[in-house]
Amino acid sequence: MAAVNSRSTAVGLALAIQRLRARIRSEAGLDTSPWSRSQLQALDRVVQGPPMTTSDLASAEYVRPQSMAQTLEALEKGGLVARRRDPDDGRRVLILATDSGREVVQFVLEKRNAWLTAAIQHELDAKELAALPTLVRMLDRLADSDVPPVARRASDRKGTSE
Amino acid sequence: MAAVNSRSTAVGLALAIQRLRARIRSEAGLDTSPWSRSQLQALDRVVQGPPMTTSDLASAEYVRPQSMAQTLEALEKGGLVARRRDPDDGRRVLILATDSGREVVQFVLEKRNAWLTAAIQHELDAKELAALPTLVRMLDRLADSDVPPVARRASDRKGTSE
DNA sequence: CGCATATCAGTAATACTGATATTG
DNA sequence: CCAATATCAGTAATACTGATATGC
Repeated sequence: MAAVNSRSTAVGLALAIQRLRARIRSEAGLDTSPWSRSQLQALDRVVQGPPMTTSDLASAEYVRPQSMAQTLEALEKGGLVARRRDPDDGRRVLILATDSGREVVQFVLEKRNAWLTAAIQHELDAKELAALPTLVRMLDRLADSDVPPVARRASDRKGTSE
Repeated sequence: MAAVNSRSTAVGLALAIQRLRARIRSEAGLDTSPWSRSQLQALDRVVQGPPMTTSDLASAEYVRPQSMAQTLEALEKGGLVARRRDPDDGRRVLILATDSGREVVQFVLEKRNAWLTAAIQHELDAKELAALPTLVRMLDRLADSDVPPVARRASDRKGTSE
C-alpha cells in the first residue's frame, strides 16, 4: 500500500503550482508596466464579468474583501476602474472597467506572461498543446469546487492533532 | 484571425493557477500546524533531494537566496532542518533534514492540502483522475523549462504565435 | 435589532533589493 | 583581484484579522 512516492497527487499539484508561479514571477522582469499580478487578475475579472462589488470580486478570487479593496484602490487611482453606487442598494458600490482599463488588460497580461507563452511553445508537444485549454478549465473547476464539508473531515476527525 | 477569446492559453493558465492557489489557501484553515506553505515546500525538497546549500534550494524553487534563507531559518529554529559546513568548500553550508523534519513533512503537507484532495475526488471523473499525475509532471516541466532567450521574442522564431 | 457591505487600522507571510563579509 | 556563498538590513507586494460606520 505504501506507494513508492508516498505523496498524493494533490500535494504534488499544490507544490507544482507554487513552483510554476514562482518561476513565472522570476521571469516577469521584461514587463515594466506598473501593474501587479493581483491587480491584473482583478482587472481582468472586472473587464470580463458583469459589474460587481468589492465583496463579489473578493469571493470570485478567493481573497478577503479588505484585500480586494486594496487591489481595486490601486486600479482606481490608475484610472483602470471606476466606482458607482448601486442605485437599488445604497450599501453596494459597483466596480466598473474604464475604457483605459479595457484597453490595457489583455495587452499587459499577455506581455506579463510572455515567458510562460514561450515555455509552453518550447516544452509541450502538439498533443499536449491541444489538451492545454481543457486542463486550464479543469484547474478552474477545481478552484471553484464546492466540496461537501463532510469530505474535509475525512482524516481530521481522527484526532492526532500532532 | 483574432480568436473569439483574445486571451492566450498561457494567460488563462497563469490566472487559473493563481486562483486555485488562492482557493487552497482560503481552505487551509483546518490545519493548525505552525508551518507555512513556503516552509513546507522547502522542507519537502530538503527531505527528498540530496544535501544542498541555501542557494541551490533557492534556484530549485525560483526564489532569491535571501528569501530561501529566511524560510530555512524558521525551519532550523523549529528543528526540522540542520546546517552543516561543507568540508570541501568552506563557503558552502549544506542544509539537511532532521529526523523530526522527515517525520513531519509528508503528514503536514497532506493535512494542509486536505481540501484539494477532497476537491479532486469530488470534481474529477475517472479519466481526469488518471491523467492528473501526467498534468502535474507537465506543470513541473514548464516550471523548469529552459526557454531559449530568442524564443521570448515571439515573432522572431516561427512567425506569429497565434 | 440583525445582517451585509464598505472602510479604517494594524499585522503576518512572502519575496524582493542593496550592501558587506568570507572563502576558494 | 574576482567569483561564489552567506548574511545583515531594509523594503515591497500580498493578504490577513479586528474594529467601526452605514444602509437594508
